[in-house]
Amino acid sequence: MSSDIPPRRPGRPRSEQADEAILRAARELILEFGVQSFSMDMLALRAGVSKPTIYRRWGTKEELLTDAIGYASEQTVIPDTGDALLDLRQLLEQMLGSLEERFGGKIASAHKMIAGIIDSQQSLQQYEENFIRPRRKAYREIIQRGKRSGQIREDADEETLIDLVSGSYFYCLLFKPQEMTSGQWLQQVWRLLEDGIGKLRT
Amino acid sequence: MSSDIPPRRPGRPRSEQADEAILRAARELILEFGVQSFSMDMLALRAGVSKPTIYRRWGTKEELLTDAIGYASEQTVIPDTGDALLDLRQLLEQMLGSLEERFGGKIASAHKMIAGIIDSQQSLQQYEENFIRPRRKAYREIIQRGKRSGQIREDADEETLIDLVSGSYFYCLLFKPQEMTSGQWLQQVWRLLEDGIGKLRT
Amino acid sequence: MSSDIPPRRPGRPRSEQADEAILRAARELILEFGVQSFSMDMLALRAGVSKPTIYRRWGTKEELLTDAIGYASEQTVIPDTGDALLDLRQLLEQMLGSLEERFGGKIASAHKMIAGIIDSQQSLQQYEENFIRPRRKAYREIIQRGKRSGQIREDADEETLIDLVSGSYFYCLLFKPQEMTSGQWLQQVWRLLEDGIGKLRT
Amino acid sequence: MSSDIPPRRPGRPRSEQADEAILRAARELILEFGVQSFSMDMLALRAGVSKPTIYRRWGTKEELLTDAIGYASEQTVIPDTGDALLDLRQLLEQMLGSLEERFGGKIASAHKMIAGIIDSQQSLQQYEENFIRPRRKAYREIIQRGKRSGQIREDADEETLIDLVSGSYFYCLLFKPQEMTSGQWLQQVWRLLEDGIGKLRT
DNA sequence: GATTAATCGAGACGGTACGTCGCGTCTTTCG
DNA sequence: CGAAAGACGCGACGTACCGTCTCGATTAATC
Repeated sequence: MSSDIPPRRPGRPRSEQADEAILRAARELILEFGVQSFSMDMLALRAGVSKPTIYRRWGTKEELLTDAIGYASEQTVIPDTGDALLDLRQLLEQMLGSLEERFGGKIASAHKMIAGIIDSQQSLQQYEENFIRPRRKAYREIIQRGKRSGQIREDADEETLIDLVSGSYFYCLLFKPQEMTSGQWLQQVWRLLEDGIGKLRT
Repeated sequence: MSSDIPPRRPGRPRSEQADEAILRAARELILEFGVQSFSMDMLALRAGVSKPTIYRRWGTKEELLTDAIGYASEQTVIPDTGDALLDLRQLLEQMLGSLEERFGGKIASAHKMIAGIIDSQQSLQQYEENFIRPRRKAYREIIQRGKRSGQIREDADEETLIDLVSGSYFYCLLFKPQEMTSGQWLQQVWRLLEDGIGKLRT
Repeated sequence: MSSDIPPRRPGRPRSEQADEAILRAARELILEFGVQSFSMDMLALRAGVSKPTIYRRWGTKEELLTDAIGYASEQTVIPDTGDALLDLRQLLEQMLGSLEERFGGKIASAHKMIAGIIDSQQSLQQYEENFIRPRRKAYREIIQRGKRSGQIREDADEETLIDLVSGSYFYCLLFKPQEMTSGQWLQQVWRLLEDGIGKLRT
Repeated sequence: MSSDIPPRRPGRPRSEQADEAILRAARELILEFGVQSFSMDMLALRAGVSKPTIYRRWGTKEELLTDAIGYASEQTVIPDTGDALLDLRQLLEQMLGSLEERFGGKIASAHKMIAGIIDSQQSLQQYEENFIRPRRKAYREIIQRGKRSGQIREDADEETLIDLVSGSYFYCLLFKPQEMTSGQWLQQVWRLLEDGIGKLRT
């Protein structure tokens, strides 16, 4: 019931059609020509929009790309099947699927984007807020459910666990992308994490 | 008498000072401004060298960056203290040290380096061959010793374990660099990996 | 009861404050930045008025400039001291004074004004009608009085004489403004004109 | 024999073809579309030259226009017929002819250019140096010859005389361009100047 | 010792993209 | 209806970068 969302600035409101047209065109161009060949002039042409209209919304090509490829408006659906492992798998598949959808199946070319994001402290921070943080929140919830259901030890450190899973996710995305899609990756990671590496285990 | 010395082309030989000056300047610029803002004109200026002199040596900005960042000549020393955890820690410290040495001690700007590596497919591949692969070999050896000494379960999958450790290493380097130096990070990762997350454990 | 008041269109009447604010701001901006750098956006900002409010009154930047610079309401007082030279001097001082009054006393920036006038064909024409023409009429009267009083030869061509005086007036205003204020300028012009340049004269 | 002209800066020298192509294209475009519609992009296209190549030579559209229309490289040929009046006429015809040639006969559109020049103090100064000053030098020489030949009084002030002629030249160019071409203008100016306006003359 | 061939610095060049500004119009909401 | 606010299409501006090129000046190895 808290309706403090629409302060309604004076003046002509920004066209939502423009927003959509720009983002749609941006994604098309990225898929067609790649991130490196992506140009704002071409984008304006394709979106049927003037350059100032783009720059009113995004201050920089970089910011636009981050939004277009990313992850900003991506709504995270936290799966809840009752099985923590299954939930985790579905969450990761969601992320992979999103990547594939955006990049037209060529996950291998994701690294260009990632590099662009990492390079600027600002982009990195924005990425952290818009993508990383909600994912970690989702992870955390799944882990907590896993603890309650007994699949995960009560005293396992959640943050460290998330670091391990997310980290290896990105790492494998970069260095062995072809193994990511098969689903084997998560299987093995989970098994190792579940059992632990300690000898006493058996 | 097969002389390894190249056929010695006629004409003025290339200045070796130029090579060094270019690479040094390139590394400085990457650290100062990031890969995305890196420009060949600025490089020429900083290195006190003309652009053709650069392009005579590297055909492309990308090739140059690959070499400048490149870990081609990096040698890996595999620690052997008898304690797998300690070995692992030392190996990771070696990696951090290499970063620091190469780029002047500021781990906080590690993301610029990583971005530089990721940015070019070529660079990424070379990095994989010259840096990642030997490190993984070192990891593998440490893990195997750990298995023999009883610190690590025999049936823990080595590659997956390496993925987890290396992955979270880079991940944390990017998103929580301040926690990396303290050493806490490895401690917690190790503990979680050792115990596993499975409930049955206790 | 035929009321001269206009039909009183329905709706909110136009703000007269706006008219004044716009014209005043326009003159300020012309003096500060020159005609070429004059922009409608800056004008709206400076006048505290929205752009449509300006365009409701003037259809075009050019029309507005014409009005802002415009000497529409200028009234000419023809001096009559009995001495044609003195009259002429007073008329010229009147013109200088008008410039000063309208644009804040800085004759040095007269060239900005003149540029403004010349810039638009429309403005130039209006200036010609409202300012130049009455001044020429005044000149003509003074000259004719000069002829009657014997200061000026009967057969000197009036229009050519006016061209010479007015022309060099503007010319010197542009290229040697500092000599204008001293009064020397008119003195020398008059002397030369009086004596003529022909050798036979002496 | 003083050959201190060619300091020969290092680096690739600027292409003289480019200089010519740019100026030629600029004049074409001005004649075809007018000064207002003149654009640097179109110029680059027409001249077969890149924009930076233009901006290396002229810092601003304004400067380029000043050079293209003007007057910079205009070599002043000082006529010498033995008759000062004739010389003067020829000099002025030279100036008018140059205008006509550059503007394709439409002298009336010269005022746009002049306004542009006048507006910026810098342009005005450049114009003064490159166009005004050499013309005044030419005037001065003609006047001095006229004095020697007896056509002009010895004690007539040269600068004032030049002010009068040049001033009325520009004035008539602006306010009665159609009367300029006929040649009547100079005739009348000269007669008035020769005889003077003083009554004692007869 | 002269010639030759590759190098060097400096910097101009074509092409292409960037991000900004200006004009005149359009679209809101508030008086 | 007018006004303030501001977004919009169009198009130009001046700058940065890349990789190539053209100069004159070095600098060895070869003749």
